[in-house]
Amino acid sequence: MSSRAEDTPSPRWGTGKPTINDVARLSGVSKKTVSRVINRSPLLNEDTRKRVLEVISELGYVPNPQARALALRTNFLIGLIHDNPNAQMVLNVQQGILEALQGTDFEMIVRPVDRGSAAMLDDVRHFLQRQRLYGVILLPPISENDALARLCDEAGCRYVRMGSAELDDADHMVASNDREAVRAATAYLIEQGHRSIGLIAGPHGFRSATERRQGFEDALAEARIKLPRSLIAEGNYTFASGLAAAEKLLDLSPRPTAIFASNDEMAAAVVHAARQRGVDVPGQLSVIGFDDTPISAHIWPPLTTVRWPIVSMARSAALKLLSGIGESDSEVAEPSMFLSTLVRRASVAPAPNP
Amino acid sequence: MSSRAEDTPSPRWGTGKPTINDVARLSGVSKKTVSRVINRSPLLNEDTRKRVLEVISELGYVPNPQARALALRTNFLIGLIHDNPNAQMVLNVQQGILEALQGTDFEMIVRPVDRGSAAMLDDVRHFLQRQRLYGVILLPPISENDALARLCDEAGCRYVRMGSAELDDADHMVASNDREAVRAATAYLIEQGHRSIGLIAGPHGFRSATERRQGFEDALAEARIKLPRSLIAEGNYTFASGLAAAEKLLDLSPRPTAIFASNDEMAAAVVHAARQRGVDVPGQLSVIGFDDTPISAHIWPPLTTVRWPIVSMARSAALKLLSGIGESDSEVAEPSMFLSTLVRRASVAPAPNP
DNA sequence: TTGTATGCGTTATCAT
DNA sequence: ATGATAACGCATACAA
Repeated sequence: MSSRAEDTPSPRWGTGKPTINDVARLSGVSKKTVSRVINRSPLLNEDTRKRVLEVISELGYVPNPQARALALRTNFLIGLIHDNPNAQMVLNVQQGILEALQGTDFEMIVRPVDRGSAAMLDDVRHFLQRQRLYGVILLPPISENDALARLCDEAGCRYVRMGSAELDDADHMVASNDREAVRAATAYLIEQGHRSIGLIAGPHGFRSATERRQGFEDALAEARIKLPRSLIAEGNYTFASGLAAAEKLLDLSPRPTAIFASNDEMAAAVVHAARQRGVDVPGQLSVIGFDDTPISAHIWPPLTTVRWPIVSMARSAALKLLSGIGESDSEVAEPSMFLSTLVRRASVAPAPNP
Repeated sequence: MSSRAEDTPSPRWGTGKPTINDVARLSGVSKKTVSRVINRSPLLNEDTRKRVLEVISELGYVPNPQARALALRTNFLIGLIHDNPNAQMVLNVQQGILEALQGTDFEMIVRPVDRGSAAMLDDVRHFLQRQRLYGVILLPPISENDALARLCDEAGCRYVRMGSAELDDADHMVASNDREAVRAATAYLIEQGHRSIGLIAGPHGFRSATERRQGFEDALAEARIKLPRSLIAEGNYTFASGLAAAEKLLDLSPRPTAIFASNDEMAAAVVHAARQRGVDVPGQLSVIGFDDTPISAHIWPPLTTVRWPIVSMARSAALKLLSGIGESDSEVAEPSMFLSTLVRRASVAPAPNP
């Protein structure tokens, strides 16, 4: 069937799109001048620029990204490197990045990695060196890996890390202040009269987990409430682990009257476990989560939770990467810190009278 | 600070990675021969091939994708084009695609589009023409747009459409048989003694919606059960729309004893609405959803639902795109149809005695 | 089976 | 302010 020459796949695109040569010829200037127009060179005669621009739009010319990438030794791609946090978060981040890339020549390329794999760093190194990405955005928890950030730098690749606390200098970081947000959430429980409050912490080694835990402890310390170790259970941000942790806490006697779970999925598990054993939420147990993922509003009762502005953070991260590209006016520095807020729904009630 | 020349951004990658020239020189052959080795040309002396391969691994040489893209007029990128279905689904698809791309030179590039936007087709056309993608995978519901598929073809871009029914010929499609799966799910409700079963249909114009509705009707017809129009409500696959539809059905008198919702999110809304008005699930109301998203297992009661093998489908779609690339042995045609299965959990019980 | 010369579309150098 | 010419790294036609 196939009559392909020798050994290579047949190209499927050959058909003529106008190139920079066509533009140059038709506008009577050199390629380089056209190139200057494209790249917004400041040293250009206004007349020539206008003339070239006219020809460009007339021809519908668009510069070829492949050729640019070859010549510039940099692709017009922004990479998203992440290791499997929850789906909603990854998608929100993608949305934010794409909002920032809207209208630019950049595209987004997604790269999941396997934290834990020994080859992870090498994989990423090769990925960066081969694809010549313009820059990458690192999602938590992998963004907390300092070796990875160093690697990006060494590979000559810009990077911005997203996280739950200041992980890097302002140019390389976008963060939410989880600690303060959780402190406020816990203070809200205390306001409602709760004194025995359980914590489902995130997995060991996660910055977000320690930040949220510290915020929790801050609030209790402020109110001079003792925190016995038994009121702390650890999960790994999954529903299943939340279920196990919740059961441990609900088995306590006296039972805590409130539980803060370090993310929504584990908070949903708390509600699930409570219902299974007939403990009314929020009548007998108040619950607060973290993330404000859709699930939090969809379960019963709707979950009080901490909303962090993940889409804005991602957009800002991408803009940080691109800063220095566009029109150099309107270059306002992108913010690095984002505040999370408490979303009050139905899963919290005043503490029951003993 | 910066001493950049004239008008262009400074390249950040310049540092010497070995090129095909280095390999050629060191192994004493021509560039073309090295190229042949890279592209697995069949007509090659085994000795030369081995020698070249040695030099390649010695140098750690990796071909530059940008240069290849320019020469071949095709990028080594697989695009994922989608318009905002639910997060879990998009992420599952990404996972499947990436599994297929594992170990190849291909990367995945994600492109959300705005169905409904008048400029959508033009946007995609420009995207394809500029990026010179090797191929794209179209996600439902945008995959149902025939004009889009035609456009891909015209742009010279391979494509595979994912969907709920046969949308295209086998080379360009990967589908699940939603109709049969829903028929079976509904039959299960009928087996449990239910005779008054409500349907929350998907949005008008979605192939998945009509397929699922037809499956529902098939089962009722088989059992010779009449389906009054009042037992059909329409949603748009969102929780909110499911809530509205559920309220309409639960207001009916007599109330249906079971509801099939065309996706999990709407099914979760049914459970939510039922709880709000004190209707016990599954005691007084059985519920079945579709998708087997995580939410279905996490709410209370855990949802009986239809699981479709979305990850496998996406993997298969990507492999279809790549077929003809790798070692030409082991070229088994990728399947085009995937069967969905019923996952029985706690949201279904025998119909209550009237 | 292998090599030579040339093209892919853009940017960089160094002139003028 | 602009242009001629050489990269960029690989693939292809054609020759040997």
